[in-house]
Amino acid sequence: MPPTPAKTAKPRKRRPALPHRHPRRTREEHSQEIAQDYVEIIAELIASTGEARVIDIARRLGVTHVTVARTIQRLQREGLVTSLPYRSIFLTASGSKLSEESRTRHEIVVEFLGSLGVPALVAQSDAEGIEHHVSAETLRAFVKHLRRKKRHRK
Amino acid sequence: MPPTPAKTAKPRKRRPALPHRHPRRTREEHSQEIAQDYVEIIAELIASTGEARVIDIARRLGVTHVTVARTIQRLQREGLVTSLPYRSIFLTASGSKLSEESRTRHEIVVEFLGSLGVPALVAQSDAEGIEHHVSAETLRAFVKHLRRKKRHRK
DNA sequence: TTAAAAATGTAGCGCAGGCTACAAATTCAT
DNA sequence: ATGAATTTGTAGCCTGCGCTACATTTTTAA
Repeated sequence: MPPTPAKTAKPRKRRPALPHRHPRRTREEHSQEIAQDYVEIIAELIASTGEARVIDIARRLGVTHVTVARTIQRLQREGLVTSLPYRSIFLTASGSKLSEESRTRHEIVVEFLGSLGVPALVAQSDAEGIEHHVSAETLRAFVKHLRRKKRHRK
Repeated sequence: MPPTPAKTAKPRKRRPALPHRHPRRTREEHSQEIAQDYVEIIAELIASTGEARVIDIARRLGVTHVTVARTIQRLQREGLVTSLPYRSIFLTASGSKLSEESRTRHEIVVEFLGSLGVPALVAQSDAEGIEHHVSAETLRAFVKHLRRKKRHRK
């Protein structure tokens, strides 16, 4: 016999749906976060070592070079980077733009957390996750808070 | 002939690896975030309507019931919820615990953003993303900031 | 110059989270 | 009580991000 359901939950009674409280981040948003991480790292690598190699990105992210290679292919599809076989990776104009925006946001978040007394290492680490979820409004609020702080300190 | 690589990037010169700056959140962390969202929503639904149905969760998240059903299966595997065919969903002890922790963290983040002057709706929405990336340290800093604010207001 | 080492590429697998389409069960209203 | 509406389940597809294993290319060092 098919497993008799009941036994635990009472039969249902429909209730009116509640309003959406979660305008959930979609799968695309998630890959967008990853894209931002990549272009940020690529920009950093170019600035600090002169070039962005797959292996270096992989080491930064703690993933294998295979994962990086495939993601780079995607970013190339999306017009954020260019790459040629066995050569280093470059940012396109839009990739560069994105990397700068991300970097700025990242720095603001780090500085903001620091201003709250969060230890530098923690601030750095938390910012990695938080920066992708800070709206323009909230970012403005962070900046305002930082300015307030600085004014007081003078 | 195979596409001649060069032409853009100069041949490489190895550089010493930089320190990991990104202790990247892994795939597991991502599904953990989703798990938290689910148990939070399930707790809310039970509290407000008396039961948590797949369809209601789906509406909240803006995904199809199929996605929810499959995720519920995973959460069941992980011991966070129980469910029987065609019945509503329940939290296990550990699911309940997780939901309360998430709820608390969520509320702190919302209140904190509010205290910075972020409009309620934006605070609510940003908190959804941010809450999963706030370490215990940073959360404490938020609480401290809130207490400071409240003291001043008196 | 040539062999070893390092980096990159490619094939192929697993899992999670999306989906549509369709079947089955449950609830609701007549 | 029975038929329609709603909800749930299942099959099967896609994509993204992990991985290992192995082939190829490039760099480095003897």
